Amino acid sequence: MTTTSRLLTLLSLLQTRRDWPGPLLASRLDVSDRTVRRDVDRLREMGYSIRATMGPDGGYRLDVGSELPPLLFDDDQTVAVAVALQVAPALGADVEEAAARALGTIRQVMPARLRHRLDALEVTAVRRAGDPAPPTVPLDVLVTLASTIRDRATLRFDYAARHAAVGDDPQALAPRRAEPHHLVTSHGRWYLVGWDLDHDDWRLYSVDRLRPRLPHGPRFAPRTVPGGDVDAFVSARFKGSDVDAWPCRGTVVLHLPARDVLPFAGDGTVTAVDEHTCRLEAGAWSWGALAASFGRFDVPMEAVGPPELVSAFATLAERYASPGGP
Amino acid sequence: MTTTSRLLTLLSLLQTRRDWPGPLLASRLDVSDRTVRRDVDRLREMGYSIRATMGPDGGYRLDVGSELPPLLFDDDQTVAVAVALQVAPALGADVEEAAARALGTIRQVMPARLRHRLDALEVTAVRRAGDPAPPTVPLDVLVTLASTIRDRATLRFDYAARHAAVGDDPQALAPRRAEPHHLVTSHGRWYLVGWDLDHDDWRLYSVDRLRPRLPHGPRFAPRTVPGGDVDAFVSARFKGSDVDAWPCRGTVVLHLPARDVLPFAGDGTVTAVDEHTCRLEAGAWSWGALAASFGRFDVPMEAVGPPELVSAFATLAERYASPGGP
DNA sequence: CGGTCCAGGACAGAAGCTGACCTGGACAGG
DNA sequence: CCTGTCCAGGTCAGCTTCTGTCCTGGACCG
Repeated sequence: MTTTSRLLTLLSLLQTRRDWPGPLLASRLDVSDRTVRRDVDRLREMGYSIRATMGPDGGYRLDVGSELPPLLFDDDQTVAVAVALQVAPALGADVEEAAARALGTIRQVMPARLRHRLDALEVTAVRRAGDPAPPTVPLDVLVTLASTIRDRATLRFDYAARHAAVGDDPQALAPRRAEPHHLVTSHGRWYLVGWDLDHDDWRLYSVDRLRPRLPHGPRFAPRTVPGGDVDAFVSARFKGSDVDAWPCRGTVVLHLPARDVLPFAGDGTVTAVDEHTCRLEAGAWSWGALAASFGRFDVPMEAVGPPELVSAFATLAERYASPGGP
Repeated sequence: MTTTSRLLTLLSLLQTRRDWPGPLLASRLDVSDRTVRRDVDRLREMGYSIRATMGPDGGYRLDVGSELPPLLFDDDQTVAVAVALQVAPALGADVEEAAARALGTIRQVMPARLRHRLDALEVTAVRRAGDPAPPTVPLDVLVTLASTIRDRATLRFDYAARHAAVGDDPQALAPRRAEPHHLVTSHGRWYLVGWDLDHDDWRLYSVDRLRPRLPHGPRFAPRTVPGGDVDAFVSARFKGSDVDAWPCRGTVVLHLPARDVLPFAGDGTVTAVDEHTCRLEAGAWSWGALAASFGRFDVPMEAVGPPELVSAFATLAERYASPGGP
């Protein structure tokens, strides 16, 4: 009998009875008691929690949590697990294989009725064609960030320049220090909300551009996120100047009621001018793109500023007017 | 990693029921493919029935019905569960509460070490401000669709007109019949891939506009999705005329290399004209919006057609030229 | 026909395993 | 208090096993 199959036998023996004295296991498995002790250690290292009681009538016992009791989900929970773990790969974290395996493990300890329900729910997650794949974040980075948040440990990390990947260019990595507060995901991208110790201000870091350094720094006293609500703070930041800072921002007046513009304003800011007119401030990567983005409302409009936007309007006017130029 | 734990990992990988090519397993387990073959042999000797298929797209697969040892959650699986179930509400299905409860149930059966790991991973999912909330799909609808797919039962359902919600107007609901094949999610929206029995063609239905009727129809023999690959089929359909049909489609020539346009083309189609020029066909909700969308590339361009697009170009030219008009 | 995949033999070197022996600590009962 | 039973863990020699690197061969697909 090989070592591995002996370990499996040991596992199943431990499941059948509460207490197994070492010498008994030794004779049952036909090995020395020293080997039994080593086997138990091995199982423990693999994550099985085996408790041992000393003295007479002692022995080894498999703890709950290893011998997973049947997971008693209700129907909704089953669906949630099935859906969540099948769609997980689209979340941007590098969880595809782990999620599939977790689903298998969960499936295994389910009562038959729920298992059938689980099996029925087959879901395919697809990315729309042409949609760029969002950068995936390694699991261990997520875990590291989460634990520093929990431990309130100052985070030291290298941060890549905007629109560079972590691995791209070692030169582009800048060391930073921050007090991490929240791990946030949105649209398949991951962000860390933290207090930047070098800038003395709140920042939103892209996790895919971040590489934690060990060891962590000293403990810190948590601060209150501005507004008290992470959700609101992050939403506001997406409009703001940190992560999705647009290099070009400008304002137009649109001949359209504010309520018609609002749903399509994206991260822009809409203010009503009068009943039929509103002001929209938005951003883009170039002045031309910004000017073009206002055109999609398909109504008359005026560029307010800055001057770059006004001249971009002029350029666009010519572009739309004269084929091929300027 | 020891041999034994590698065998358990292998088991848990095989359990996910995909076909696993030997070389892939080898890299996952960080051993040579020869060792993988030996591991598979070992598992077979222990009684697991593992099928192997030769040739390209072959691989190893664990036969169902094998009695597995009590598999444990490992670290990665824990993270996957934590992340997936916390982010689940963003998936568009109505799972928020169920997912939270499922997480609690799973938490309870975890060994302490993993439970701590689970607890550390606190994730916030936020929707960007201004991002319209995707319609949520009730769980029971998902379950109904999934089970009709599994049972190969013809689906009878009411289908709401485009951009209407199910509850909006009972008059707008049209009865339909389809052979359901796949449940697909993308960007927080849910779709059903099915063969429409009234139109004798493949269709992609928005689940949020669909209301199943009971009882289901007769069984059907499954067809092969065009191309054989659901993923590719759905991606193609998103460009096509079914779900995301743009009422206005047109073509322009952009003075920009195709490779620079492709990443930003969205669901449009890019064809290279020459080294510095390409042709882009895209769609939008209005001719004005379509014309404006081409402007974001910030390069000279020409409207090719249809005539509506050409006149939209003219209108835009005037809009960008003259403040406030026309 | 070449590419991809599984199947399995041979072999040297490395790694792991086992049993024997040891000390030590926890526990229960006479 | 002392003894017997049990777990915990260190060490060490000897041996089994495992692994990677060869190799050949067959099945399958386009």
